[in-house]
Amino acid sequence: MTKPKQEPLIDLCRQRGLRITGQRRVILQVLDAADDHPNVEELHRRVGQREPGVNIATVYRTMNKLAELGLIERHMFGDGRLRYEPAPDEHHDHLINVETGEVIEFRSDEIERLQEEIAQKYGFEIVSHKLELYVKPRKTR
Amino acid sequence: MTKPKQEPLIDLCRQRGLRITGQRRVILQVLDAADDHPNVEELHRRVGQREPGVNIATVYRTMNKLAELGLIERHMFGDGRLRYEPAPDEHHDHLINVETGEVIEFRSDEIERLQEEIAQKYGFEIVSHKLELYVKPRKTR
DNA sequence: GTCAGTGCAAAGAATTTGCAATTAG
DNA sequence: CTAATTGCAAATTCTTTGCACTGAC
Repeated sequence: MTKPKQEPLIDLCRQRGLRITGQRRVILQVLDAADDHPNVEELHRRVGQREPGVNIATVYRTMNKLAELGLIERHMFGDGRLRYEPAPDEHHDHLINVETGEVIEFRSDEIERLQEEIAQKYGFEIVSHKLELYVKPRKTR
Repeated sequence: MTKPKQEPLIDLCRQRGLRITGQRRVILQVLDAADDHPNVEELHRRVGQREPGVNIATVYRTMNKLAELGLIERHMFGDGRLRYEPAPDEHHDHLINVETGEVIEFRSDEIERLQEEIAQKYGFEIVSHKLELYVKPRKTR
């Protein structure tokens, strides 16, 4: 959805000096191909389709490493499991359909601005933020 | 902070037909007295000060029951543990100081309105939402 | 060659659950 | 009386870790 073409993760990893192993290559491909917000179990499943035998601990470790480097973003939506998405060029927020679990990305410059204002009012600066709208389809009568 | 006097939880529980046991009474007192967002371990600690011997499983079960009934709200801030606050009369959002862990409540009608607008634009209605600003003290100068 | 990365199984951390005993209503 | 609640320990679920081995650079 909000997914402009950008440099593949594998190149970013090389730049940062990570070793490109077979397992890692597949994990990065899966991440690049994802346009949703999979959790580790789902990632592991997708990796397994391309290359069986990759241990889930490796997926966990890779995600942690990528998150440390800021190459992916971690989320915790309603279900209590970590989910990931390749770091977007521009920040966006999430709208979660509670009936289907579907996640839609959106962005509101106006809300971004108001957030800054609020933080400032309290004497802080924003490190990061998270706005999640849990929604259901509108009954159009 | 944003904590207008309201009906004690114990009365709300009676109205909903929950049995008031000794353990539950203490837990509810602790919740009523809290003006922060404690996790279960912290609640259990506070309960233990008033009445030793209450099992932490009881605290978990009670919090789940209260949340089901909408008498308290669950949050998951940065640290991956569930936290609770008595359900406020009016919705508010949170500003979390990442350096101290302190949580400040705030409300912006304008942001609320923009959220509605966005949900509507996508054809949804909001079930609930969560806005969290992770902040740090502003370096003045 | 060296050290980051991996698999595996075991450990952790947070939360839930089965069950027998207790107790509020 | 009896169905809800509790304590306790065991089970679940998700994630991390120790360690010996492998392989990228």
